[in-house]
Amino acid sequence: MIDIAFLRDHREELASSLARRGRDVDLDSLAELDVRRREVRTKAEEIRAEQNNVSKSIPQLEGDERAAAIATGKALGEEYKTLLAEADDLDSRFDDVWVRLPNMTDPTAADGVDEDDAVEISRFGEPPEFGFEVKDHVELGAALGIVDIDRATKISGSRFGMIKGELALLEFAIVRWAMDNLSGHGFTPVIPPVLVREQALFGTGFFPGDRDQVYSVEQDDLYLVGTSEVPLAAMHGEEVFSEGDLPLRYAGYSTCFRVEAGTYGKDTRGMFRVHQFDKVEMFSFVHPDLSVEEHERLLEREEELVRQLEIPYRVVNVAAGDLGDSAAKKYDIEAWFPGQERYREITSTSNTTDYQSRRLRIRFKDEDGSNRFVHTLNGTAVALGRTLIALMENHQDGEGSIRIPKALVPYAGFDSISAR
RNA sequence: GGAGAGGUGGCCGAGUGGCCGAAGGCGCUCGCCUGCUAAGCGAGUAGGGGGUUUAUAGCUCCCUCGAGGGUUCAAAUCCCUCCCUCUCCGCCA
Repeated sequence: MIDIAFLRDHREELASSLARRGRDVDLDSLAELDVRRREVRTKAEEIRAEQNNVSKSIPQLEGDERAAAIATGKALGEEYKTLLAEADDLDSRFDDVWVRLPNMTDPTAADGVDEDDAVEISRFGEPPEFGFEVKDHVELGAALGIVDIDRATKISGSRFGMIKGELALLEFAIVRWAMDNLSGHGFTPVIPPVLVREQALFGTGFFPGDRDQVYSVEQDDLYLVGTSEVPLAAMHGEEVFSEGDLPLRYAGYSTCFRVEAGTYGKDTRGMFRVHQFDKVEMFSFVHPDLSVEEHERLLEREEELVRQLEIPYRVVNVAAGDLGDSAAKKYDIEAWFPGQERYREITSTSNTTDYQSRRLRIRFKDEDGSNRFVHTLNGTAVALGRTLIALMENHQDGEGSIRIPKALVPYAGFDSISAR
């Protein structure tokens, strides 16, 4: 949710922000509705004030005067109720639109509307030259007995994978390695709940817009999160920090559940796009003046991790129209996937400015003593499914074995995965 | 799954129809006092929305005692619905 001041005082800025995202919103009639709702509410409040005055005088009155005052109060009460209902109705009509508007777009976000418009800003490493026929993770995994797509499909349907043996151990190694790295940089490790209330999803901006991407557990009115960003952000809902508490940085580990509606026929092979995967996610709460800097810092953390995995990648500045609703700006890291012969997203970091904090009411008291919304940011440290795939495919040898990057060897306890 | 208790300001906690946005305490802020610290004394200290204002400050109005609705001239207080939290028993990794 964005600051309503943009509609009232900076409408041009809001209009161009929406235009850059390819969103068409009738701001003039929205502004008109905003004026009208305030007029009606002001009127209602005036009547209410009058009624309050009458009510206050009643205990001192007697006889006819008292009876007359009661009658006046009653009439004012009726009038107030009518006006209030009208004001509430106008409010909810306004809010329905307002809550769905995406965050203000950062001026430095790339132009364009879709994935292809992302602008590459840096590159690390080169796609490896293999002197043999490259296998993708499905073939490698099946041959080594460490990925079983068929049996996962048997028990759960399409878009599920099963990670076994040394690859499962490698996942735990990566999680621990990432957590060690991040705690060294001031991130507090967290294992949050993955089932959350509706409010947490609304507050982080996934609801109402992306409702169809979220699994729900009807029995208890809970929802399975698609990322630990949701519990990490929402855990400080309604809180007011003192300035010295900031920044707050967390590294959340969780399983992530995604419906992947509307992706039929896309990335159907293997476990590149699945309904369930594990992820270590960074999340920061910062002073509004420092979020741009923090965003760069999260990107640095992501890059360092991918570099240590010895995987070639590039960083892109995501196009305005391809940002999620809550992000003002987003960087994706795209790793080289030899099996697909192209760069694909493995991490993503967003500056969501005050979009989530306004919805979740997460504030801090600044030096003047006034409460202000913090800025929130998130970034993938490691998304296990895709990271494992990238690792397998980039570090394969001609024999079908997989080399473990140096940084992980102490955590994994082995330096390659080979056929027995 | 069964039974019970409860949601009031940053925290604790009083408050069963008007003088209550709310006693008292703690915490915090400022000042005084004091070799230092502590103690003591005094004052201040909830949030949101609207109006006024270039904007702040100030002034002013409205709302908020979990949420929504109802009764009443008037609700923290009475009634209804919902949400949330806690305790005990059962079951359970």
